[in-house]
Amino acid sequence: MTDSSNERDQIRLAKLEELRSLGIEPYPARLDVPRSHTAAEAIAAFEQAEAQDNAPKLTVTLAGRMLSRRLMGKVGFAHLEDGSGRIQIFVRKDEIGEEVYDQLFKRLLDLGDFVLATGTLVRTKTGEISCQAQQLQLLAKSLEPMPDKWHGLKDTETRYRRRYVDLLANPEVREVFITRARMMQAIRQYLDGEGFIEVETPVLQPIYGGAAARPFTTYHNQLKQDLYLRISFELYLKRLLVGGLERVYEIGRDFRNEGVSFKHNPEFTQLEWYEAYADYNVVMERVEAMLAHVAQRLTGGTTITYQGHEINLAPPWQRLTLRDAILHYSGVDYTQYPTAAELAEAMRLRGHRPENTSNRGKLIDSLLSTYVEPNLIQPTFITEYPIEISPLAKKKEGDPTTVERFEYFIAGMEMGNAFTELNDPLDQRARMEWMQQLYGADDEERHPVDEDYLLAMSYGMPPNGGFGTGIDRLAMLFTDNSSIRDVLLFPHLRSLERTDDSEA
RNA sequence: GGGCCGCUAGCUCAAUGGUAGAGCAAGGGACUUUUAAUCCCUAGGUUCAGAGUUCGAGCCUCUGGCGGCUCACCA
Repeated sequence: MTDSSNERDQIRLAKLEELRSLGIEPYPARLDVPRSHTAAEAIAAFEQAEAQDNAPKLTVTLAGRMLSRRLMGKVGFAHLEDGSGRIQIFVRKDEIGEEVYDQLFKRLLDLGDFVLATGTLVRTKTGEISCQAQQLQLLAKSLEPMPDKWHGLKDTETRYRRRYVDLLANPEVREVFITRARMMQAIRQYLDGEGFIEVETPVLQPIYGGAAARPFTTYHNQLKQDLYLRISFELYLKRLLVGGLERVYEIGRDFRNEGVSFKHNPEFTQLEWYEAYADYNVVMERVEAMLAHVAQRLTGGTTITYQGHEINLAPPWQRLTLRDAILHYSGVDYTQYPTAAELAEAMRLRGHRPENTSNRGKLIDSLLSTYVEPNLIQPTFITEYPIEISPLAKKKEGDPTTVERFEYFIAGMEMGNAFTELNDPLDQRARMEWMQQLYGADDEERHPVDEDYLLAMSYGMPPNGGFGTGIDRLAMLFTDNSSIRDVLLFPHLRSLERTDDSEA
């Protein structure tokens, strides 16, 4: 293995030396001739000219990575790939010169090299629009072999660890990330158009909050201060409503020190927005409108296909209360069981095996994810959540056990979460303190009380509706990928390097 | 963290417990319109690592590594 790779390396390094001895710089700083067209532009220009003239003369300069080469004696073909696509170049020894043909094109260029080609656009015998090269320049030498030109790169581990190779070898992977970028554009376009402003709040936080998760911790040396990587932006964004910013959103990275799976990466991208003078009903309408807008921008319609399911994002979506949904799919009416013990017993009777330590809210949540969630293929809002698992949401009028909250589900996945935000500082303090009791002192999900957040709320926070959604899961949805790793450019993998003492 | 599966040439994949192979890529040669070019020749391997069983291990067993799926966890 090392022998063969050494041998290959030797050959490529020898080529580098030979190029230099011929006066050819393998990594030139600039192009001999500026690039005039991308591959797609050149093909379009030729087709247009051809429509007016049988034998148009168009000279172009193209740049790209050489991904294939077919040598046929005194003539040869190669495909260059750039950001727009591929185009064939056609090289004739009698045209480009014996030296360039025999030394550079035929021998010293390798698949994977970046090349500049200047020439005339022609149609070959088989009809392919090609650049008949008069001039070639090596732009950057590749020292590694390209993956299989037909099968691409399949090994998942290599694809994730060396995403650059995955991207260069598998065009459909590039497409995924282009679609993701367009999705982000469409989301911002919708929110900006509705008068939201995009803000940035601290990633390093002295107190974490806004979600239930274990944080990553770090330390500021000079300040001698413990800091946490944020698990949510919620508490900071809502402070901005106090300050008079009425519609704010943030798109950024959250960090959660928890399990890694096809749905979870330690760092992931979140969208949150908060809107003054809105309640969760307004938020539901916005979510519908935003995702319909995104689908429209990406596909031209509101129907998408995900893992074989046709999913219609056109508003209005189905709305179900949590109680009705759980009753419908599991047969349990949790409102009949006011304590955790009673509810757990009812669940056991139906073959569920709830954890003894769970509080009632967690039991209900478990019913939701086990019985309801997998069935929610079409977009669905589940509304009216128990107060125990919603410390930041406002109580429903006339029902102290329930809050104005919804989660929305698509394709059997929980996609996001929203409430009419709690803005009563006294109620908020009581709820946070209650959470402290509900989660034992040793529960890692237990949160410290954020006094500054309570202070902010005491200054007066307008009534408002807030929303958070996982951007990566939306990207999975819109690119039809079943694993979060396929929509993250560099998903987290265990490090390959091992220190000696880690073996002990 | 548990269970199941995988790891063989640069890539994609073969190989009843009995001499590790193919295609592409690479190196040499032929070829002036190919496109997964074709044809001839050549080289390329600590089969993830280590231990064990066996006359003999890519294959069986154990331990470990990495990955995938899944379960658990994941207001």
